Amino acid sequence: MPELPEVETIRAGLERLVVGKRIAEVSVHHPRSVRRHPGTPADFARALAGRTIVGISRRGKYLWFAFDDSDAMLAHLGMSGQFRVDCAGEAPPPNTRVEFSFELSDIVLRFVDQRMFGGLSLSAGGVLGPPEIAHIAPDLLSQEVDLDGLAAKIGGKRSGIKRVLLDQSVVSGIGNIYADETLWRARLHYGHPACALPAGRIVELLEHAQGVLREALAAGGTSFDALYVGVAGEAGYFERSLAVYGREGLPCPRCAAAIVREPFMGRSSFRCPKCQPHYRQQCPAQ
DNA sequence: ACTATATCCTGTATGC
DNA sequence: TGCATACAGGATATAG
Repeated sequence: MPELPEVETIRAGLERLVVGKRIAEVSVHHPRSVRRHPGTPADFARALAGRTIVGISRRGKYLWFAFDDSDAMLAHLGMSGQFRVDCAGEAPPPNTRVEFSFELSDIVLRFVDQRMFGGLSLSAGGVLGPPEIAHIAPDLLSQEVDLDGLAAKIGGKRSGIKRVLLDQSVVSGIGNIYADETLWRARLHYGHPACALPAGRIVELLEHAQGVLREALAAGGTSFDALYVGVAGEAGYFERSLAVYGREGLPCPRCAAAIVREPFMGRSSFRCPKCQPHYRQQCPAQ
């Protein structure tokens, strides 16, 4: 579920609340949430106890908690994962899967995940960037992103442009919501072959993506329901700024045509049939 | 290399 | 009210 703006909102919240704390105890309430940890749930709990958190980093939709040695705890929220920072006495939210208590502190950190597609693991030697996510490309808000180089890479792909935007090994952080919003801003159909787009058009598309991600981040992300909230349980309010996502049958903010929903890649794509018509361009023959 | 599909899960909304 | 079905913001493995 959570895409870059939501994950970054959570990262900033965690940085404010848990950096400098030393983990006292870890309780794993559901083994599935630590299935990617190389060891049993009990190993995970033992390995994390006593670690001091010195920073929270993010690449795309992945987070890692940097410890004061060379290790880190890698986290992915999947479709429904949340981190909540609560007072120790507060009742845990439903679907709390893992809990952390801290030394000399009244707060607890909770990993909550209804669908359990997300998970936590200890990344040995991962403090500067876990090797487990070496295949994840830089995201569009990171310093290291190079739009021209990225556009060239995208322009070499024969897939539909939305498929490429969602490929985390090409560019990370974009999911279904922000892919649809980006394509609407760029007036592109989701199936338009990437290699049929001129380089300048791809750079424009990436700039639109940066704009959507920045605006959504400034709004604290998109909360359709209680499945995405910040670390204190607060909702983001970018939903009111969405042009197409989740707006089937409603008027396009630009031309008033009714937004359509179509199945694509086993999920839904939303587009304006007038602003984002079917493409005719084909990729050059190889 | 690209594409389509299935899979991992739970909860909610919808229609009959 | 009960039941069946569809759908949900993601990532990965596999088969073709």
